[in-house]
Amino acid sequence: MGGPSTNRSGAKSGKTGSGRGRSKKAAPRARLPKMNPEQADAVKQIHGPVLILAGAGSGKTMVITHRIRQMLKFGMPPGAIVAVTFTNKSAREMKARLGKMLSRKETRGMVVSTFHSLGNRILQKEIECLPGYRYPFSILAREDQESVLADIYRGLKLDPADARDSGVISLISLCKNSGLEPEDFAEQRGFEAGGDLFGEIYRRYHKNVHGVNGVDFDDLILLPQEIFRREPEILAKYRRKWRHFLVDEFQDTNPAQYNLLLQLVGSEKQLCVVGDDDQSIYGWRGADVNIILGFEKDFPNSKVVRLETNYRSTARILEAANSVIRNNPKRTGKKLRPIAGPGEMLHGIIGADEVREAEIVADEIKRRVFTENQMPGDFAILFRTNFQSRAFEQELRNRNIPHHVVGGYKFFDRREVRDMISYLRVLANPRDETALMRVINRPRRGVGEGTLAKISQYILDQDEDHRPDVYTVLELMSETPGMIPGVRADVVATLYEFLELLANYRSKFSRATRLSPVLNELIRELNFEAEFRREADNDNVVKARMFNLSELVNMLSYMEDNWDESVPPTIFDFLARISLMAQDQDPDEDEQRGRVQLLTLHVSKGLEFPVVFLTGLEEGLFPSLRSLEESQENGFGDAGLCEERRLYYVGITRARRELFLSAAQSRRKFGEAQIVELSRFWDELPEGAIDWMIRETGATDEEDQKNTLTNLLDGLGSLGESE
DNA sequence: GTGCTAAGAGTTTTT
DNA sequence: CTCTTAGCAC
Repeated sequence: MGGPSTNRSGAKSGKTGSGRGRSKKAAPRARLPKMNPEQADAVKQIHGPVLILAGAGSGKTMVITHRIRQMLKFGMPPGAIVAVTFTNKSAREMKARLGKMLSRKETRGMVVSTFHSLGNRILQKEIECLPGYRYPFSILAREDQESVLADIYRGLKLDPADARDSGVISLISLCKNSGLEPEDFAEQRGFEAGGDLFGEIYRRYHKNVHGVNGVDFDDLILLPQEIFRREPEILAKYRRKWRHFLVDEFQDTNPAQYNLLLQLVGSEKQLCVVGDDDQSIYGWRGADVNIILGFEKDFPNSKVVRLETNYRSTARILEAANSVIRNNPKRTGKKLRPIAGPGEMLHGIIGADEVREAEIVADEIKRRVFTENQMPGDFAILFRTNFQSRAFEQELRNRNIPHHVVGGYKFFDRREVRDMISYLRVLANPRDETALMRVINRPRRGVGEGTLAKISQYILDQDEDHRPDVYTVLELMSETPGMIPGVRADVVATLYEFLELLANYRSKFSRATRLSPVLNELIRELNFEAEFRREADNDNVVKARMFNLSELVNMLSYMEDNWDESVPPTIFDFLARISLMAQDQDPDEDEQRGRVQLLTLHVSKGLEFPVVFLTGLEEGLFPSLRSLEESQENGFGDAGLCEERRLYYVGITRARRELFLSAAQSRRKFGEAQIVELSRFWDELPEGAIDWMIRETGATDEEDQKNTLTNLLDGLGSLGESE
């Protein structure tokens, strides 16, 4: 299956309904008997440095996997090959593709992972050479970062509540990812009075995270670099082992990741990067398009291959895509060439409000599913922001159309799941204070805020240089009653029991051959069920929560069953996997197929669907208000708008056969309807490309009134000005 | 220390 | 509109 000469047309056959086109019209995608010259050229370039500029739908994944096969054929050992992707999903997919093409033996030792997993892999082995870090370290999630920050705010006499939404965490992350010192970063960002304060917060943040033996996501990229700088022989070891690098979605690389890559690649430059500057949509996370644009400068003798033939979409869809992206300056300037015929026109929908928009979309899907026999899985509804999914979910549910929201509410954000994970974190790393604090009174054991405050105060009262960590204090307390005045004896006794429980399970976990039964036992011993009963008035809620916990056990068990390393997995391995999995767990991917997919534009990158609904094309929503403001503010021209446009381009190019574009005339914001303007992006489509399906105008009565009122006021306003 | 009610606040995108 | 939090009674 999928040999070198049987090109599978390069389109991904991933999780969506693609390839199951049981619909009446044949998909436009052409099946090539063999690779086209550009693709063949790309596959041949097994020595770096190579830059493959791969337009959307140009058979990128196929080229990558075949290139790897080619490398193996020429005797490169699999263990020397490292393929880096941006998301776990694409890492999984690449593994699956390689697995089909190659035997297990042929791929043994090959690394296919995300940047973050790669960093984690290095840290697991090497972190102890950095002072103050020990092996099972904790990977801090967003919530943990917030609580670290809240502590700092308290210390600085700022409102700890601001630690939540002040965007400081994003700033810290952006700063780390840009590879800048906080001072330089502050200067570059043009902070005025706040500059020093930010530096101070940043410094304390790093110190505190380090203090709990924790690393945040960005540290997974940064700390390996520090190790390599301090210990050149460790770097040399990795360079001997890993000699060929391949990076997918290179346009999403940020400076920190690029630097790590440069370190690892060294002077041999056995590096192949694949990407599309037009699909760079993670600038807000530090990704820098200039890295891909400047690749040829950084690697002067690099070979450049462009893949511009598109096997995915109809000519009309590609015309729209080309017409839109042409508005961006600063590109490598690719143009997608269709293989397929013109196909249908683009369909336009304008609903009176967001509910009408959703109704029209859902009706159209319903009609096609029930009368034209199309599969629900052939449809995708894309939107800019997560909250837009609600209306669509509701309308699909009303019509009994199976659907699935990709990456919406997250399993790992559930409170009970986070509680259980916190237990595991404390067991793996007793210094993990955020986890310890979270778990200390869960389920409720009568250790309240008062007690915790006293403990914190006790720690603060100790000499700065040898402050004990919370865990140590708890141990001391339970040995010496009355150590902290005001903490009742029965509370001390409870804490003692709590510590015993932890000690007990720590040894159980370290002795057990399988971890999942122990986790199950822990859940039962903690008696979460009783806790849930007490909290919830609804039996289903209790069941759902228990189900989530058992799902966690299942995940662990599944991991143990599919572990391909010589040493069995530890709790830490499980935790690391969970943290890195973050967003994209689809435990039952097969089951999701055959459902209408609802997803954000960002999540949609790399996927394709026969029929795409690109929704919410309204000014301020898409392009988003923030991006527009940013563009104006910082004098960097219209960088924000350009990124939104690339996002638009990504959305358009997801469609294989048909593309619907939609907007609402008015949209409720916090429950209040507001008239919105059509997005400027409508105007960037080719002239006459749209076949209007529905174009509702006046909306409901009350909205109509508002509308006329606004017009009236506008009129008065301009009259006044002209006077 | 826990549980209820009322008021308030907030939606970009994610490894 | 929905979710979180502050304040008060037990």
